[in-house]
Amino acid sequence: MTDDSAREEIMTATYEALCEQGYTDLTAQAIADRTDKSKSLLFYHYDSKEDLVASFFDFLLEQFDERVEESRELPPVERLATFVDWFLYDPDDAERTAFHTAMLELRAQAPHNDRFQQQLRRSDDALRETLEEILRDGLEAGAFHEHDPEATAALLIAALDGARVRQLTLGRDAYLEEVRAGVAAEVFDELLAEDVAFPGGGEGAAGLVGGDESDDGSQEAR
Amino acid sequence: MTDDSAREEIMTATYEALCEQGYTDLTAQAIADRTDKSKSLLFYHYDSKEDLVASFFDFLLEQFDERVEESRELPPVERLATFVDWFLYDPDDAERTAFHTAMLELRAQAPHNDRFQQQLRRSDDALRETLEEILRDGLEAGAFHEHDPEATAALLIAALDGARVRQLTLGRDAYLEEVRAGVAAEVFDELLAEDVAFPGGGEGAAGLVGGDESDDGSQEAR
Amino acid sequence: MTDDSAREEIMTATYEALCEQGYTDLTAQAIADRTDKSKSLLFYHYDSKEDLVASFFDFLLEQFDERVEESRELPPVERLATFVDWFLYDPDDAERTAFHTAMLELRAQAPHNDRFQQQLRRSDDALRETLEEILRDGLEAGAFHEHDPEATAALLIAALDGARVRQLTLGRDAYLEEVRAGVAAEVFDELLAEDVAFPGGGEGAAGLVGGDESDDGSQEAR
Amino acid sequence: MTDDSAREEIMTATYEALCEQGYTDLTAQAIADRTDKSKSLLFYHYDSKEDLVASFFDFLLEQFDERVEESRELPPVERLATFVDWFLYDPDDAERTAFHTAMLELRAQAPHNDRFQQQLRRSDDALRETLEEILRDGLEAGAFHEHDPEATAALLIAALDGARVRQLTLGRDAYLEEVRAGVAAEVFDELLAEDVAFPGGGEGAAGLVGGDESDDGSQEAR
DNA sequence: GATGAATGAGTTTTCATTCAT
DNA sequence: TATGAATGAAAACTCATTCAT
Repeated sequence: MTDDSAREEIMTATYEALCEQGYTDLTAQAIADRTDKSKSLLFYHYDSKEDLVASFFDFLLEQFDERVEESRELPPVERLATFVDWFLYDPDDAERTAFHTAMLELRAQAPHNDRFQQQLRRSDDALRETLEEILRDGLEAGAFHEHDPEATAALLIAALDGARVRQLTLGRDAYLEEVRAGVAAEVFDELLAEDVAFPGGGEGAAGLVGGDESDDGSQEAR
Repeated sequence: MTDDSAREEIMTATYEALCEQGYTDLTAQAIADRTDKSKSLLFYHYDSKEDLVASFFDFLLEQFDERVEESRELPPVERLATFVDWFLYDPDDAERTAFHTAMLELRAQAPHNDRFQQQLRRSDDALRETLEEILRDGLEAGAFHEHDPEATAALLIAALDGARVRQLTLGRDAYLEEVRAGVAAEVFDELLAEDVAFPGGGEGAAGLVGGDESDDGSQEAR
Repeated sequence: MTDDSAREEIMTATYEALCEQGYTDLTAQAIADRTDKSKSLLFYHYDSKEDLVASFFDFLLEQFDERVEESRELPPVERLATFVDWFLYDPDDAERTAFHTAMLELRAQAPHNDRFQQQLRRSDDALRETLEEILRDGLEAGAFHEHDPEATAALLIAALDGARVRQLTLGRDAYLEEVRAGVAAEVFDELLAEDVAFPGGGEGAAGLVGGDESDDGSQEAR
Repeated sequence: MTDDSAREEIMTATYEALCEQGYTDLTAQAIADRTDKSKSLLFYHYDSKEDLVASFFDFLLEQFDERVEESRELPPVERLATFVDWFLYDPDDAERTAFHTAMLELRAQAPHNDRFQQQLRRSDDALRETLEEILRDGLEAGAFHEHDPEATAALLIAALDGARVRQLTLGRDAYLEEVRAGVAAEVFDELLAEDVAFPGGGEGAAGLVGGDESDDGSQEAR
């Protein structure tokens, strides 16, 4: 077995362990148990557990960045819709839920872990640049009304991330749905030029204001 | 020492330990060290560390809820501004930063800890109800335009929480500032009836759309 | 059980483990096994294994220093004889052999362990000062011929220590015996004033020179 | 690479590792790191680490024995002086210090390692025989006064070894210097026939007795 | 000959928890 | 109430050794 396939196996096992048990219970043994290798091998491939976890964080962020990049060839409006979908994932999709849960755990360590914070910042840079690029491309293409891409990007990311965080921590789908509706309405009302349609979202005048959308029926919110 | 004062001392020590070292390094010893009592006493007052931490989480959430309640007697618009301020805290305020960091750590455990999730939901209920009440009161008072309070509350909370989470994890103040500006603009444009002023926020037509506000000069965003 | 008796038990167990297995195999487990306590208790009483071993070294050196001091009230010549006997111990005395073996092991670590070296130096200071005091007292009392106490002390200690080291490492008693004879002769010939007798040693004109003493019959030397 | 050159490379690497890190930290990896070969190769050439170290001890002792032999063609008095110099090495000579430090470490294992003790005895035999031969040759040549070569050899070796051991463990050069002076004086007074000069040492009436030599100015002794 | 990958047994250390006092 | 002493279980990490290639 090559070094690479072993490392890949370890990364996958770390992913599984993290999703199943959480960061606090992420032990070398828990990782090795999800491998057909021994615990000592982890330390053959990585200098320390800290090193392994940092590598895993890189591995996660790379996947994240790839996703963000993937849509590059789409036209701005579709690309924006894809971007939103990536954040407002389907909570019944176990795999994505697992991914975002693992991410949240590692992100929550960042205030106590400089290396993690550095890694997160690199990823945040890419994320913001991508969204700003989408917005600027849309402006140029005449699909969007005039606006400040930087401010819009920050606000949009905050709302999307907040919805996801609340869904993950509360187990309440309502945030995903209401933010999706709100963002769609917002985009529809404010961002899109009159003759442009936004795929996947609602079309009513929802948003921070506007009361005509129906209730969402989320499992247990409220 | 009475049972109550001992428990209070332990809660405070837990708070300090959690802020200084993070959840992962939160040991019984670390808590006892911030007390003038012994480690064994922790287990006299609490059945287990898990029990202690759950109690602490209640303690934290109570403080949170109190804050949310505090503004009850203000008129809706001021109350909304206070609400927003609570979320978009001053990142130079070490005490609040510590509070929110500790909270984030515990929230990130929720996907693996049902008890935590239950506690969080109770708190989320109170939070949403409060905001919806503010919005409904404002509607009644004629201070706000027509809108759906539930949807607006969810969207607003998501954006505010997202900004805070990103500030905490990235150490980037920009999110706080841009979301504050965006929310203020949104509220100004969409929510407030024409003759009502919103305290503390900007008044430009910022938000998801509208490009005329000046740059915010955040230290390192972008 | 008081802290002190536990610590004493640990020191004794360390002594036994060191004698039986040597420094290289001195593990926390090996120490705990010679105790009726658990391995974890070692780390309750000492910060680390290194700390424990350094404490043990202090413990050993204290015993050594006590021995050196013990003879304080004897007259110089008897005191010198006692001093020599302490070094040139009876190799059939298992307890003393164990003590010196343990000491040698720890001493051999000193070139790689500053703390050990510091401790050794303190002990060496005491040793030399004691011997010099004996020699000076003897000079004053007129029991010894004129000589340089410092030089004599260094030479004597080197010879005695060397004999002991070779006995321990080679298992050859001959060194102890021949150095005893040599030192006795030397002292007799050179150090003692004419009318003073030296207890315990030979009286012939042995030493670096002088061939009339009988063979010593050591088991296998030569 | 031939078997022999590989083994030689390993021996050299072991030497370096032992000098730099000490016996306790002498790992197969540490040895391999000082080689341009892999760790596994060590076990191709040696059955076990124990076997390797024993071989290394042979290797060391051979060097030692060679040194002792080297002087064979010199006349007795010069040969004795060379012998003394070999023991009372220059403590600023890093290479020799390293050699003697490594030796001391291995010697200190001997009480717990029969194989080591056997090896040491063989070397001790050679050493004593050599010194006795020197002394007998000197007697025959009329350079030395009458004395017992065996007793003198044992005494001299003990003093020289003791000085070296104390220098190595205490880092105190004084022992080397004072023993050198003492031995020189002793030899001058007692061993050398009247018309023979001893090279390299002092000529005063130093030794166990005789107070007229000047102080040695060692860095930190006393 | 030579090595990278792999591992089992063991090492030091940590920590929640218990208990006699 | 309060604690010092004690511990079992498990953590991260090490290391001599093996083996397929």
